[in-house]
Amino acid sequence: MAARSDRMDTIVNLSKRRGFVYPSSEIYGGLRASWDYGPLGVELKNNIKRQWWRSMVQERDDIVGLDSSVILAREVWEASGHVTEFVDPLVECMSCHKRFRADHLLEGYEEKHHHAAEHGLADVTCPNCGNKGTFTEPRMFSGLLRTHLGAVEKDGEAGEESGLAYLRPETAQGIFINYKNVLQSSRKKLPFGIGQIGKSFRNEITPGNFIFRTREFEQAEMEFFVRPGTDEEWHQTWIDTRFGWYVDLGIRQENLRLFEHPQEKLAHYAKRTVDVEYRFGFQGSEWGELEGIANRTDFDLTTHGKASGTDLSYLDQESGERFVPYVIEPAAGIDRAALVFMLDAYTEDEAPDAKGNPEKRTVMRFDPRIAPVKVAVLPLSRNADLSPKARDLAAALRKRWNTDFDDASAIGRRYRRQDEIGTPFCITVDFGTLDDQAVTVRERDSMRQERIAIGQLEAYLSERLPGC
RNA sequence: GCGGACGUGGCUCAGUUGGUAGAGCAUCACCUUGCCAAGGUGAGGGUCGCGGGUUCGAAUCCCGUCGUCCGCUCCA
Repeated sequence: MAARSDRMDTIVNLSKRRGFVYPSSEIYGGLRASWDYGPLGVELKNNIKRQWWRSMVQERDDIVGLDSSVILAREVWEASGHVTEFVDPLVECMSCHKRFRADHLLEGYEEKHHHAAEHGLADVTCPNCGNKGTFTEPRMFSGLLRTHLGAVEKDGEAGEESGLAYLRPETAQGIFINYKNVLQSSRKKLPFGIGQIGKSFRNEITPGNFIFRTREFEQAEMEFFVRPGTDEEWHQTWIDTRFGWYVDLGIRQENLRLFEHPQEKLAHYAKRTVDVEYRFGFQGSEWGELEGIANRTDFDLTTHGKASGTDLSYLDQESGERFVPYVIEPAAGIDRAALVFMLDAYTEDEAPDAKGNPEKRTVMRFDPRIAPVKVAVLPLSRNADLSPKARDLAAALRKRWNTDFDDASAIGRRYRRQDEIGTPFCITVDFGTLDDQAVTVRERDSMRQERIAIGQLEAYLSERLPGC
């Protein structure tokens, strides 16, 4: 069996070689499941975030933005249920060394014997090796990353945890606790939403699969507040909207699907959750989650209302009704999106060269809005004063688009370099340019070439780079 | 965290029974009037993941550790 899919390997490789994503802390031997975005990666990621913000916040009258703290009051996580629900009791079979969740084992016993295990885990046989009662004591494994605030760190001493703080495991809570602030200052009426992009942290037991699951990751979340009773309809609307967003940005529809979470596996806050999944091609499970769209009901506002003593209900002026809004949450993983855009953009062309020999080229067919570099300016030769002219042109284009300049080695190779990072347009400054003030524009996908006057260039590109 | 496989220049790898490193590609410079990569000449670049041990001597043997990949968990 192939370890990782070829496509994934190629992307990991390309990522490092061309500067999309590097293993983090590499000179110190690396840090597990940590990755750093390089010069092209940060452009890619910023483009994804910009597109998300545009469609989810900027272009909508009913959604506003927010940027809340990573570290919030500890009570937030106690109220949200993360301190208690984000914890798994793990045990290990001392005989075969397999690890299990203690609560799953006990549930399994109860299901089988129709009564609870009298002596707890001592009654349970190992699902793997069949030995009975060979489990270690359960160890609580919290998914929350902890840190300490203040000058003195006194962890471990009884009762001394005043400085204990958690890094947020989701950005959503920052929205809920600001719900009232935003409602008052923005003068929005239901239904309306609050969007936010930012880092979250989870102490995953098993991170991996490149940037698919990491302990530090970036989320783009939007909490959409609606009147109870309209929540199911809005939920469906957002499922369709979010699915369409990926398709619009060029992700092939056959690589996307929706996945309905089974009722019994829903998160502690959700009434219904539907995932947008992508065909990552992981071993074991071909499809993986890209974005989750959850109906969180009034769970969060209700619990925060109770715990904080602040009334988070909403007064509908027209009907005079007061109620706690329901929340629909599309929560996207930006790093996963970056991976998806790279995987889906990857293509190989095999075209015959001038002599009829087949030759391969790697082309990242990014949507221009996603492509890290929009334009590359390539003087045909370093001699004959083409480079200064080309440099000037690149400098002018840079004011509007991320623009590369490259005058090293053969022109064909430079086209390939740009294809490999998905640059939509290459502009060649040639000998004729000095006389006719025109350049050759070559389009990535069609490889079609057009002669364009420099004066017309910006208009020409604007038309072909919409939304960039 | 546990079990299995692995860890040599930026990338892909070679390195024979332990004698202190090599290739291709990539990179850089110069040459090439050149439009779809891999012409010419030259150059730079390796703590052989890290630490310890055995040995006169280790990339090569032993231990530990870190990291990667595959399985068990999780869900953006």
